[in-house]
Amino acid sequence: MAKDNETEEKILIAARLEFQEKGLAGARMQAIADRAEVNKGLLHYYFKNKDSLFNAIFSKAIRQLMAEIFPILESKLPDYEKFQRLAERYTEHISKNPELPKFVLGEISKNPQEFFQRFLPENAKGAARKMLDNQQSEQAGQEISVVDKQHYFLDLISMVLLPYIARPLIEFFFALEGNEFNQIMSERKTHIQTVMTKIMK
Amino acid sequence: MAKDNETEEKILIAARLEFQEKGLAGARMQAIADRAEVNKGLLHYYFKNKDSLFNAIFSKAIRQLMAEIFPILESKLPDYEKFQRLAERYTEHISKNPELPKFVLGEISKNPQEFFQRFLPENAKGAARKMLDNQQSEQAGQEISVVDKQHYFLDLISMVLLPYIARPLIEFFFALEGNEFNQIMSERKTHIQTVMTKIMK
DNA sequence: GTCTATATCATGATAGAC
DNA sequence: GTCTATCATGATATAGAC
Repeated sequence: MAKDNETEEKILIAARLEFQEKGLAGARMQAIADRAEVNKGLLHYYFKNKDSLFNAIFSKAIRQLMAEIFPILESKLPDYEKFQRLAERYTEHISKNPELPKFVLGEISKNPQEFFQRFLPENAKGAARKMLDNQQSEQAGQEISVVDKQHYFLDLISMVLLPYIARPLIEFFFALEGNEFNQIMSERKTHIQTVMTKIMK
Repeated sequence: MAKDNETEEKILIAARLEFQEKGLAGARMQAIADRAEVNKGLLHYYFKNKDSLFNAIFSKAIRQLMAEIFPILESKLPDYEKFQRLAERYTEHISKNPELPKFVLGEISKNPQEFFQRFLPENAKGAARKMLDNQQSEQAGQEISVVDKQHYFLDLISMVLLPYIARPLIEFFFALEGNEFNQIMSERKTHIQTVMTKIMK
């Protein structure tokens, strides 16, 4: 029936909010039902149990978090361009999904090995290292060493992700109100690109 | 008796490990007792309940995370020196307490306002902003604007903290084994200082 | 598909013997 | 101070009426 998708969709949206806020262990099925404005029993009609509902949410989230990085890393762009593109695209992507990094990193660290084998293909292991390797040494003038590139990559994702992970604390210690946090974040795309340029000099 | 402190100490250590790994909601009193190798009933002899045990752990953690930042921000050093000092001291501090940022930030984001009023004095609000304000404009040559300083401060704590928060994911995608993560982190103090110099140019 | 009632289970907490 | 046994609660999960 028509109601099918509608109800399931409401549940998925509510579950995402609840899991993002409280984590798997802290989330309550009753709270999800309340947010979705459906009966608690319905959750079990659409999803086998809490775990499978969580999986539906989490697997999508982890894919979203990775999906923007890998195509750029895999591309044949020169290193400098890669990092500029990453800065641009990833800041945009995260600003539209600001809860993603906190959620995914928080849950992964509670049980890393389980999450890796449940949500990531075995061949994903070491993928970033391979992509940062100096495969195209025919490239122009100054090469960047692999070790340096590792650090630059860490610098980049750090500057993009951490403010969202530490958002409440930043808002508190900077006494940010209303939309101020988002304003600062909107400046960050340009800022981080500038920084990356300076760093790689 | 002599056993007092010893047992309580074992419980505190075990509780810290369990809470850091699983968070407040995910931690189990039985697991804490097992780690401490004491009977579960003893937890309630030394601490009223799970919440008060958590408070003992968390309040210390949040103080540790802040204690290194504020003395430096409050000092009368020129801006450039402040950031260099922060890079040096904070990387060292975090490398000795690598679980701290993940734990504190993770728990705070589950219920920000509650944590702030329970663990931070009201006058702490906006403290960082005040300290970054251009109070000593008598200072040498080039001033840094307050807005820029906010970004530099975010850059700095991002580069220091995020690798530890994302550690499992980084180890996975870079296929790091054994001590490799710590080796990379040991290079970071110098790296971040270099980066901050370039950025503030 | 939706709802109510209830079974089952896990876990935090307590009481009391030693 | 330490241990065992037990309780009480709250949350997930199921059965079955509508």
